[in-house]
Amino acid sequence: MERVDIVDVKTLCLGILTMKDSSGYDIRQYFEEGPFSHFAQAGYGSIYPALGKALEEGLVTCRAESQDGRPDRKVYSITPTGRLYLTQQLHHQPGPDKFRSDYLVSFLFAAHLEPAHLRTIFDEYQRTFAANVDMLSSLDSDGISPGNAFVRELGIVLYGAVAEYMAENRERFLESVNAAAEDNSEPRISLGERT
Amino acid sequence: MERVDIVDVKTLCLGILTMKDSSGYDIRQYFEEGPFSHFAQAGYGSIYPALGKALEEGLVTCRAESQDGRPDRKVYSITPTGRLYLTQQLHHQPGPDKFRSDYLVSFLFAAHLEPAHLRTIFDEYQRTFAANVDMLSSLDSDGISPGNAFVRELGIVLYGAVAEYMAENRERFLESVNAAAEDNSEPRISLGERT
DNA sequence: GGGGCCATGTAACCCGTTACATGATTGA
DNA sequence: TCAATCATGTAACGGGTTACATGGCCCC
Repeated sequence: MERVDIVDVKTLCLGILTMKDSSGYDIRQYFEEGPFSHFAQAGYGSIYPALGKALEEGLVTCRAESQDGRPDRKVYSITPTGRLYLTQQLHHQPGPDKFRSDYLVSFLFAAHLEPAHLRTIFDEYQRTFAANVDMLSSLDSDGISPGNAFVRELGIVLYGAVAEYMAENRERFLESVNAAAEDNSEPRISLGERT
Repeated sequence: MERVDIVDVKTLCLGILTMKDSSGYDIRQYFEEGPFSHFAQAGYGSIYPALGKALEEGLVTCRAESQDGRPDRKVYSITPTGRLYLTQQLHHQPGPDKFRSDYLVSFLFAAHLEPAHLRTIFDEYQRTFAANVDMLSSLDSDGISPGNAFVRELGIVLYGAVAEYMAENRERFLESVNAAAEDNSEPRISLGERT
């Protein structure tokens, strides 16, 4: 049970393949706007090599599907070996969450921002949260696993709470930043030590 | 206003230095358990080189402080050039949030987990959220900037909402995973297409 | 005709993490 | 005496992102 990052793209792909046979292109879509999109992201540049490596290692099989009027698809399926590998990865001790937000950094240092810019990115950020709630809510819940339902609802709760908080505090926040800027042409801000 | 990741360690360090002159060691502590810890992380391996580079570029100055009975500290201060650089960085269009969670991946694929392991990591994860709420609540709010107060409260709201959701749904979730496992020895799970 | 979508892949690059290296002091 | 904290740094490694490369079809 050593601490290993289980969220590498290969493992994620295997997990997806337990749900549905998919091509690399399909998998990209799931990352883009599926039930994982809020806690895992990956681009073609990591998905295709990951699938290739999984194929080499016998974790997946691959069949070419020709379509009329569209390029061929390579559809991958997980093998018993792949399932075993996934299960083992999943039983490692999960590492801590990693969250990075340019927006929150901008809000933190709002004192250094032009009011118009702050307002723009504030509204933009709020919209992304509302959009995420809508996206997750729009997904069909029929026949999904308890795990899938749980993380989906958790996402809705999380995004909803933040969207609501932002809506309720918009005016107060934007005005307090302006007020502080008027007081201090040279802003001197405390970090807020622990009590 | 091109899309640039403003959350590089150098910019983050400059932001911190607008609040308080600090050493590399201090800055590490802020990332570890300060008001940024929930949306930005960095280790010594990125902080020290970042400060060195900022020094080269004239964005910060550095003075050595000898202490009795402890190693010398290098205390950095931001320069006017540094403030200008920070302001410019902050006016770039923020990139989208990046969130990665091994735990949520594990919950998503809970069907592949031993019940005992699932329970363990579930409780562990819930505790981290409760701990984050406590940590953010324990910070002294006197004299902090509106931006700092805003992101702090947002963090409390976010972590609180998730912790509450997890507490309320713990039994239901763990049992539904077990129930599903009994139905399907070979789990066949739907991705949940969009409606 | 052009833009957008489907579809697969490679290569370079960047950045951050991890591990390594050093060393003094304090408290258990 | 041993672990932990304070304190600064370097070097290798790894992984993911970005950009590049290719090509056909469909709709406006």
